[in-house]
Amino acid sequence: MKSKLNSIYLRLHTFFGPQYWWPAEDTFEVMVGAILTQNTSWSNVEKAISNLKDKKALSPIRLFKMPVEELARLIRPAGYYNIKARRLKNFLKFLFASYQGNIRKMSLGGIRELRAQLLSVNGIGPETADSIMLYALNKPVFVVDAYTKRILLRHGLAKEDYDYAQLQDIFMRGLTPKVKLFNEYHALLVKLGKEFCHKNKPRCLICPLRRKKNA
DNA sequence: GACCAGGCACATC
DNA sequence: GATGTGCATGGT
Repeated sequence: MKSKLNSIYLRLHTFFGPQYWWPAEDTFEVMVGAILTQNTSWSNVEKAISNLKDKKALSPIRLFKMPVEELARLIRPAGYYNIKARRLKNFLKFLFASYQGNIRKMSLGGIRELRAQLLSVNGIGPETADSIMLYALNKPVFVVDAYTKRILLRHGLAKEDYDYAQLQDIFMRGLTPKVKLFNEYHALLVKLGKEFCHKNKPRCLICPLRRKKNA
């Protein structure tokens, strides 16, 4: 398993080159983006982030103080804007309650503790929590997303019924836990998915092969 | 116009 | 505990 994971990584890295994720200017922007991108294309998230920047609102204290209705209006292009505005507010309440809004203070925490805290916030699930852990807080936690699962299935490394934790374990057990490696690996899987996945259509090179009924 | 995107919570059985 | 559903915009 280990050598297979490593060889996939090397081939992706050779083909696409380093991705240098997360696409954001600072740590807080990563956190906001992680929530906004839930089941949403990144191009839509960029518009929402851009709105927040135009309003000079992209800081913990600004978003913490902003009325939820105004926040929802600004992030509208990201879709699910009402629920995401509440989710951002939930996260900010946690950030101020536990760390006085200080992200650096937050980043001093241990992996297990931080992950549990993030998961306790309503609106932050495993992928969002792990994206924040890895890309904002620089903790060696592997991020699993829809593309990751498709690619593992296609290569026979996972089964259809595997849940998030099982998929994550494949990487956490099979790779040396380095932040830079986990960072690039997940980014490369997403890059591969974006470029070559065609949603179960016959020409798709990513989705698991489907057995033909009469073959 | 249908289908999808870097999920998650909640209702219902 | 599994399965279904709401949330919503913008691109293909």
